[in-house]
Amino acid sequence: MHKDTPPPIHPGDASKKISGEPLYGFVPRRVTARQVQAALDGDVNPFNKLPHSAQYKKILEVRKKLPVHVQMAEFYEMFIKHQMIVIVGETGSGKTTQIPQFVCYSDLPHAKGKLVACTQPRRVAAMSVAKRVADEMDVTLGKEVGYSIRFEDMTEPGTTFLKYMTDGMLLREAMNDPDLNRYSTIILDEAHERTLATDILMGLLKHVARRRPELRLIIMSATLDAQKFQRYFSINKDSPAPLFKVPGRTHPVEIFYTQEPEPDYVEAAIRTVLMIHRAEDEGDVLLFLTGEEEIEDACRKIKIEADDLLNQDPDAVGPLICIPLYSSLPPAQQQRIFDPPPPRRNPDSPAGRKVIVATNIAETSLTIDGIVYVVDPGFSKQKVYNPRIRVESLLVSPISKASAQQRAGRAGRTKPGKCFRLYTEKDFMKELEDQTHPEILRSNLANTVLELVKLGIKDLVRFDYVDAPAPETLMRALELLNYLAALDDEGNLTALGGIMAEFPLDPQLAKMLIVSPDFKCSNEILTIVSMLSVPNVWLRPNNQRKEADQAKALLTIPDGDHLTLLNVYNSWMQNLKDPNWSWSNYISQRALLQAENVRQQLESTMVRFEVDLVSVGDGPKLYQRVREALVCGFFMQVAHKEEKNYVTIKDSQQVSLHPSCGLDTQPEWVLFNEFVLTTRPYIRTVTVVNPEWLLRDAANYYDIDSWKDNEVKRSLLRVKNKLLGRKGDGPPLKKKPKT
DNA sequence: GAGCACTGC
Repeated sequence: MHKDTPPPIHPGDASKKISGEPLYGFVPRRVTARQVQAALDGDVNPFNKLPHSAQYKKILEVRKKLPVHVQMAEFYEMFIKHQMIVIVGETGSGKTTQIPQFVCYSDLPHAKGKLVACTQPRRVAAMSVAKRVADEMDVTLGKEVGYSIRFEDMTEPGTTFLKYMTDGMLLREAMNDPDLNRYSTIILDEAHERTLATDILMGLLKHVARRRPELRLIIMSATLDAQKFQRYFSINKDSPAPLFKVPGRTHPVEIFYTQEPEPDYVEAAIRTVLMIHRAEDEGDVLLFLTGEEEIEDACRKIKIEADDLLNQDPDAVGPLICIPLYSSLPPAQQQRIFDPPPPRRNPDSPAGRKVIVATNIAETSLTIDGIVYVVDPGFSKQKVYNPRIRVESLLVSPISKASAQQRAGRAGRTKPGKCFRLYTEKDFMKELEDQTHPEILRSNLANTVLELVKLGIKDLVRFDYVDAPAPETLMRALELLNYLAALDDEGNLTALGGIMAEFPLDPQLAKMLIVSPDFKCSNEILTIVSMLSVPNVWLRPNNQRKEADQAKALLTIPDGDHLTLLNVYNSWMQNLKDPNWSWSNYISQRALLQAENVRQQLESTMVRFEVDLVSVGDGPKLYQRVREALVCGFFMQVAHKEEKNYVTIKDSQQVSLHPSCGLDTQPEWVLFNEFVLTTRPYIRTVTVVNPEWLLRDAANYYDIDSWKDNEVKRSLLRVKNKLLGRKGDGPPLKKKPKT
């Protein structure tokens, strides 16, 4: 289609606000660095024809000092010649802000109704980078430059030509436009993070690029795995995709290792922080630990020891504050990391020091300036997936070399720093993996497989993954989707599956939401699904556990935790006038507001696919229909009481009710939302179900005659026979016409 | 009788 060179831009076809066309002579994809430099230095903004502001010129001077700016000519030479490019650049190179702008000057998307997209793994990054780039380009955010993230579309169709967005958002768009025809160039940023969405997009875009020769693809990454991407995006085996390298702009960080392995990394970490405090020059400390409990504990201990030091010898050390940082902290408390260190006690005594004790959140999501010392024990909590028992769990595991490098880099943002690694150099070299395993190898892929099928991928096992997941993981996902009737026995998407994929939900939740109108309770299921999609709503402050548990008991519905969640949301809604309601009930206001947001989004998707929003009756009858609807999504997550404990059906896993469970008895059959493996295997968010519903609403799965003989099978057979007896000689179990 | 690494739709 675009075999011929498109016509250059000529004056006269644009606005008459100011005479002269800044992009005169620009030929799409033939644009040179000299032309762009001239346009940048011009007085008129080529994209909105307004005069450049004073602020623009000021920012332009700063931009020109970025490492990537010097390489503009090199970039255009490569961009003209190659369809796919890999860019590596460390922090501070300016690649995220500048490369998309370079591309715009070459693509001229505004002149042909196209867009340039740049993806980010995180929402805040998409927003803040878009804001910065809008300023740099001297345009209003949401007009020429915008962003698109869940719950917020800051773009204007027809006007926006540079769009920052989350990778998940672009993947969503691909589901309805598999060739992503709106985009002239797609830039995947932070590709080294290997999020699920980025990985799927890479596989997808590699093939879209074959179908659309005029599409340009840029993969941007931190240094370590560039070669992997170059090989993956090679045109043929012998010519890897070209590499464009941008130097970073950070300060050197000196690395120290321990001589011997540390048996207790938390203790060693605390000791190291105090050693820094006593012996090192002024500068803040960042300590990486694995989770909330560990962090709070370490903060307490560091504080006690530092106060001791100060009391013993007030002239030898300065005052110290210790600030915890993890994602479940309320935003106001997270802000404390930007507080200044405590002041000197008097002009001659040592400077104060700020110590931040953080999870991995400080490795990627949050950057803190002023850190000079990093303490890295070498561990983080990582998700692992066991396809055999279909369980995702969190395990404290050694980090990768790439992660260790990233952590060390946090010490060199404002001046030269030091990083203390609490492991030996030999262990770093020999024991640590190069890269953290990509998410696709560590996750339950039910959702991803449904997305891929919706994207038209026929053969999931042979899809061109950057790293292919274990076949068993794919099989488990296909099996689940087949039982949910999202896929037929040949693996084709069903009509139901097509709608399920449109909901930003796990397949089980999507399924039960879509069938819930049959049970006249979609309003209630919608609320429950929303509550299950947000973080835990229950607050339990350490010093008020008893009060919190009492408040929870008042909101508890004994038939099931799902009903309790429904009750919490409805009670909150009924008490909106009372601003203290959530607080006095030990409920997280933040989580409820999120649930409300999710609920609105899901409701609009329901409207789009004509899933009725109904609510009939109230009291026990309504609650029973809600529990029946739950079965339609979660019939595979059912446990049977045997002697003292529960056993999951089919997998025969021994499980216990989680202590947070609100059931007042131990019913024979329960359905659970999740299986968690902590100190013991637990099932969490649990509701009583009637075994007859299992046989009726999930007959395909409860094909019990073929099951191996055990207590679960015998119990279900008794239920089945009783049902048959009751129904006489009519058709035994009428399956509801739903799927 | 116990948690919740971190994202994203």
